[in-house]
Amino acid sequence: MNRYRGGKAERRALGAFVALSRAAEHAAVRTQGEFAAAGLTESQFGVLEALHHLGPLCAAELATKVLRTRGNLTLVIANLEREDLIARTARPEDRRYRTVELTGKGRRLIGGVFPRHARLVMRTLAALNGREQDELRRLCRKLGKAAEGGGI
Amino acid sequence: MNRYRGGKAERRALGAFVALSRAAEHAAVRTQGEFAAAGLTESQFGVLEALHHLGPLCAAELATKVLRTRGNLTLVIANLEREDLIARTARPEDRRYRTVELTGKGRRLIGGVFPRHARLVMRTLAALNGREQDELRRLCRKLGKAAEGGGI
DNA sequence: CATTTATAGTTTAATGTTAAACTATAAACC
DNA sequence: GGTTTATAGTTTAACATTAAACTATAAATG
Repeated sequence: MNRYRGGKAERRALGAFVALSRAAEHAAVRTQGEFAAAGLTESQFGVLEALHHLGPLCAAELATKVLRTRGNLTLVIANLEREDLIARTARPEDRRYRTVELTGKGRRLIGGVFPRHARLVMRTLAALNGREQDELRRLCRKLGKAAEGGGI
Repeated sequence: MNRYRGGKAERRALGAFVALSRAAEHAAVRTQGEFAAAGLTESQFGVLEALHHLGPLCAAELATKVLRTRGNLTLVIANLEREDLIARTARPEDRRYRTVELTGKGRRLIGGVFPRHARLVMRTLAALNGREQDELRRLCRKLGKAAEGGGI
């Protein structure tokens, strides 16, 4: 109804921003079913995937990887530990840190779920051809890097 | 560590998917500060923005617009109503519906916040030139439409 | 008209999420 | 060495989010 009319550059940027947000949301909703079938939430999958691909990490490192706060990771990690999917061990050389790593059960679970996730992502991205996928990745990386840096 | 190695198409799709997700997250985190300064959460902003641009809607329509469940909208709308930013009115012709619309206070708030949001989005997207922004929008729309449709 | 089916909205339980305040530990600095 | 500063992790309050069960109303169907 009351539509705000900025300049051309603003409308262009808003169009790209909205499309980006919605595409990411749609893709996330689509992959959520896979996690749920394995009894995992999206956050839990993110943590297990990071540990699977990068090896043991501390909570603060995990927070950076999955773009969440440390306080949030405290809860997600606790829930994963309750399910015996990860284990925490204190580092003797610096007692502030607690190393988080996959248990055997966690390794087996993520090892089974991730390939299915990868195939679903492939099917979802199949709406774009190879060149388009590469271009999407390039644009998103450029944008992500700039937004990450931050300053205005 | 244990890295799953799918085919070339899978790695390509995963690269695009991860970049897309992270770019959207980064952009969302960046715009969150604007909402917080106005005392709004991201969800609340989304609802106010939809009403601002589309006029009165019912909760189910809002749920579709912001890609959330109806149950979620019940809470977000209740919180906005408590702040006197929106009002709900029952439709006499079909008593299942409750029309949600902006109050004067809500209209003034979103009318002030949205232009600032638009400018911040423009500055964020400035990492890409105009042609790249249009291409990003095109790719995301194509992908979003396909993911929305759903099949497989 | 009675039953079935569909849709709008609410509620509940479990998990996620943040900001902010907090504890604990380590490093830097005087 | 004692103080300051920085970092890892936890806790709390408030809000978000979903799935699933639920109520209420309307439409379809026999």
